[in-house]
Amino acid sequence: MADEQVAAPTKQRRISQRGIATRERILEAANRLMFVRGVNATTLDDIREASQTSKSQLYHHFADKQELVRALVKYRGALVLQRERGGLERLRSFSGLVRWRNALVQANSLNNGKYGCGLGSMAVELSDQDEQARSMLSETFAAWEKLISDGLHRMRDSGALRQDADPEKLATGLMAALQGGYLLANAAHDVAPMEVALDMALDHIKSFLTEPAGEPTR
Amino acid sequence: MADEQVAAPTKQRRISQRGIATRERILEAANRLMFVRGVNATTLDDIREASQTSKSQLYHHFADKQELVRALVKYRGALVLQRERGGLERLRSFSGLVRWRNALVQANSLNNGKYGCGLGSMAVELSDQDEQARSMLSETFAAWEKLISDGLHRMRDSGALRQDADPEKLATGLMAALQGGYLLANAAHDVAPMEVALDMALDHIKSFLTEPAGEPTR
DNA sequence: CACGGAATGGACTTTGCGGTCCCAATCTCC
DNA sequence: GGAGATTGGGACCGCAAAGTCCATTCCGTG
Repeated sequence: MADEQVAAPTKQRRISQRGIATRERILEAANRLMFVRGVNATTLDDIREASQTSKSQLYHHFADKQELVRALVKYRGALVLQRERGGLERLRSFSGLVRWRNALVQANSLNNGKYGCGLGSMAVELSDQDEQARSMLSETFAAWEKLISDGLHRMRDSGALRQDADPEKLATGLMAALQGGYLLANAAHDVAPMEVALDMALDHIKSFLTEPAGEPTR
Repeated sequence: MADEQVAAPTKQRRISQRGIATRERILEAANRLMFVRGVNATTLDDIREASQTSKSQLYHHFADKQELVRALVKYRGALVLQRERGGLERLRSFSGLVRWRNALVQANSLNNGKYGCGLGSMAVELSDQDEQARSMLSETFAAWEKLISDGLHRMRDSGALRQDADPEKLATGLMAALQGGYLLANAAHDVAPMEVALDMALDHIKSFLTEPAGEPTR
C-alpha cells in the first residue's frame, strides 16, 4: 500500500534468512507480551527487550507500531486457525465437538481464565481504532466459524444432524458462546463461566442431533 | 478507601452542589468518549475538553487517571444495572425475555454493531491491568446475571419453567451469548451475530419451558 | 460582610514512548 | 577480497499526555 511498484528497475529488497528470523522473534515477543498485557499497554521497548533486538530492527521490519500490530493480527490469526484446523477438520460427530470444547477449556484453565482469547481481546481493543485490523479480525472469525460449520455440514450430510439444522448459525452461536465465555472467565479469573457457556451452545447443537445421545459433556 | 475516617476532628472535605455537578460532567464525558474510543485511547485532555472543565478539576475530583477509570467502572455499572433492572425485574414469561432481547438488539443496531457492550469492553481492556477494576466488573456481571436468574426463578416457581432448569447456569449462558454477540457484532460492524447468539441462548432456555410455546423470537 | 474553604483556569513540568538517525558489523555476489 | 547490500546497536529527538501548582473566583457560614 505504501510503495508503488510501477516499473522500478530492481527495487525489491532482498531479505536474508537472518532477517526473517529476527522478524519472527519480534512477532513472537509481541504476541507473548500483548497477550498478557493487551496491545495498547505493551510498548515497543518491551518488545525490543523481550525479543533481544534493537529499535532499528523494529523499524526495519515494520513501518510503525500500527503495522506491527496488524502483522500480529495476521500472525495470531494464522496460529489460531492452524491450531483449530487440527481440532476441527476431522470433526464428524458430537463427541468430537465435546473433545474440542474440553481442549479449549483445559487450555484456558491453565491461566485460571485470565487473558481471554487472543483474537477476541484484540477485536475489542482494535475494532474501534483500526479499521484494517478490524476487518482482518472479522475475516479470521469467519474462517474459524467456517471450520466449525464445515464440520457441522459433514455431520448433517452423514445424518448425525437433522436436516433443519443450520450449520452457519450454529457455528456463529457457538463462537459467540466461546468468546463470551472467554470474556466472563477473564473478568472472573475463573474458567467456570466459559464451561457453562460452551455447554449451553453444545446442548443447543445436541438438540439438533437425530439420535439424542445423552452422554455427559465431560 | 483512601482516607481513614478514624476520629479526625472535622477532616471530611465538604463538597458543594457545584462540585458534584462538575464531577458528574467529567464522568459523563469520560463515559461517552471511552465508549467509542476505548479507555486507553482516550486522553485526559479529551475529557477535559468534552466536559468543559480544567486540568485542576480532573485532579481535584480524581487522584489520577486510574481512579477516574475506576469511578467510570462504577458509574457505568450503575447505569447498566439500572437500565437492566427496568427490563428484567418484572420478567415472568418467555415473551418478556424476547422483548428484552429485542431491546438490546435494537439499541446495538443503531450503532451497526459498533462499540460493543460498555461493560464487556472495559472488562477486556482492564482485566489484565487493574485488579480492582476487574473485580468490580466481575461483581457487576454477577449482579446483572442475578437480575436474569431471578426472573428465571420466578418463571420456574410459577411453573413456566421446568424444575430441572438451572436459572443460574441459564443466566450465565445467556450473558456469555450476549457478550460474545456484542464482540462479534463489533468486529463485523453488523448486529447479525449478536442476534444469532441471543436466539441460540433463548432457544436453549425455551427448551426448558413446560409448555413449548412456538412463537417466533421476533 | 468578611473570612475560609471549595471550585476553577490554565500555565507549567515531567516523562514515557513512538519514531529517527548514524555508524558498525555482517552477509552476498561478482 | 572488495563493493554494495542487509542486519544490527543504541543514542537521541520530539511530542503528546499525565500530572503539578498557584493565583483567582465563588460561595456558604458565623
